[in-house]
Amino acid sequence: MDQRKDKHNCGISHKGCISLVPIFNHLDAEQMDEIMETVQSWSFKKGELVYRAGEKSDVLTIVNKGSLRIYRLSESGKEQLVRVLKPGEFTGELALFNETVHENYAEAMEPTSVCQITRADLQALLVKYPSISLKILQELSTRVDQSETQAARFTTESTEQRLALYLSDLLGPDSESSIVTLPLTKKDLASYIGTTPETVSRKLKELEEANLIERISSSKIKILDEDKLLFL
Amino acid sequence: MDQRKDKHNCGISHKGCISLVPIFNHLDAEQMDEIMETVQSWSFKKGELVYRAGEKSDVLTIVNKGSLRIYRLSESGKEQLVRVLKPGEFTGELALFNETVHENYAEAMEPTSVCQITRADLQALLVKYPSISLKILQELSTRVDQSETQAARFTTESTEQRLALYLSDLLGPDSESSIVTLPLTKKDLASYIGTTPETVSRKLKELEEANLIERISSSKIKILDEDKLLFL
DNA sequence: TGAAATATTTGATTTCCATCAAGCATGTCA
DNA sequence: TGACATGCTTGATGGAAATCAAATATTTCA
Repeated sequence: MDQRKDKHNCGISHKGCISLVPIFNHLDAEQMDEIMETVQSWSFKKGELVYRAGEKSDVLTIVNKGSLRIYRLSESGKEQLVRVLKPGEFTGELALFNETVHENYAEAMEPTSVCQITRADLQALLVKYPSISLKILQELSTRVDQSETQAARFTTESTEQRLALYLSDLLGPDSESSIVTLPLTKKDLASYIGTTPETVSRKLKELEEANLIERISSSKIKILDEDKLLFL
Repeated sequence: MDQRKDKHNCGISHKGCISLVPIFNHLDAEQMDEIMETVQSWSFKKGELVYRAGEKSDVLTIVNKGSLRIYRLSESGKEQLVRVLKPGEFTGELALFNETVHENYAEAMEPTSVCQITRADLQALLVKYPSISLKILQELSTRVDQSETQAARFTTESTEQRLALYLSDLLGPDSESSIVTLPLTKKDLASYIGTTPETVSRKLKELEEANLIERISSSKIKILDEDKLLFL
């Protein structure tokens, strides 16, 4: 299926698309208006691909509404969930900055709208507003760190520990509530932490039997003892 | 051991440090001279740390001569080799751009000299020469990709496949010779591909017995059949 | 709503690889 | 030079988790 068949032009671009985004929303109103002029807005239905590995591209894609599943197919053809993009986050930087093809797939997880800005327009903006560069550099260096953290966990932690760390990451440091909502299906969660759905199911059961967590519903989990969870 | 005790000021900074580096060497001579004024040069003996996890820092570190082992300690305390920096490559971007602490350790693998540029100086340069931003964005997006590739391999490929892919990566696409030189000790290689030295030894033996490779010396390996190697 | 499709759980079995242990090789430096 | 340390290889064992299979639960949408 061609990408053209998936995406639907939204017509006039929404201001939200720019004012929402950390890489742009520190600018003042007129500057954001200026940027708005240069972006294109598109919407995708659940399951549609924004781009796929192997495609060339010269746009940066910013999520406006909905969410995108970023995944890759490894050399042996198995799927690996890399990350989920929420509104305000961007993707496509590899193909954009290196003038190469995408290595990932980006798929709408729900009805999703995105904005796209071309390489030429973005470069012009970077020259005019260097603070945008800094924001993107910030985001990319964070992303390198996250990816390295994830990679290190694969080789040094057990599956149970990776699951526990994932739950703890969801909770965050500023945890008012101890109830986390899994933002992924079990299948995607399994892929993300590098295991199978069967093992996720078993390990959650073990954590529950050890009174470290309590399953409220299929996607809601109460963390009963975060400290012990991290000490597995 | 304090960082201050490890590093030794080289006095006048070397031009090499700047002219060598992809993020700067597209500028013209005067501009590079200008940048040289702002960088500090340091040298480290084998085993000394340029920085360690948990430290704050406001400098970008660029390798001039030698090499740096970038590694991290996971939540459970085990070491994971993230990458090896060669002359012209940089590190420290996370602490620099996000004003946070390092998550990695950077250790000299041999006598190594580096240049460092401060956040303030770098920001001024980014404003003055936006092309530098683009180079850094390029490098960081490549690094995100490499790290995601590595992470995906951990979860989707067997140890044998990861080793084979690593050897194939060493060979590169433009392979005149079919002999690769392992740039890492077996221990570091094992850490990098997420296994143990014992398993590396065994798998190399298996690959040799299958006539896919031939061990010339402890660090030199001849690839006999790259296609089969990738098809494991 | 209810049937079909999809997800989740549970169980049984197998496989891969880490770990532990010991022998061999190589390098180092007193 | 030789003794010690360090690194590499090989073997034996155990354990963690993938795979295969089947039953149950949940979601989807006609």
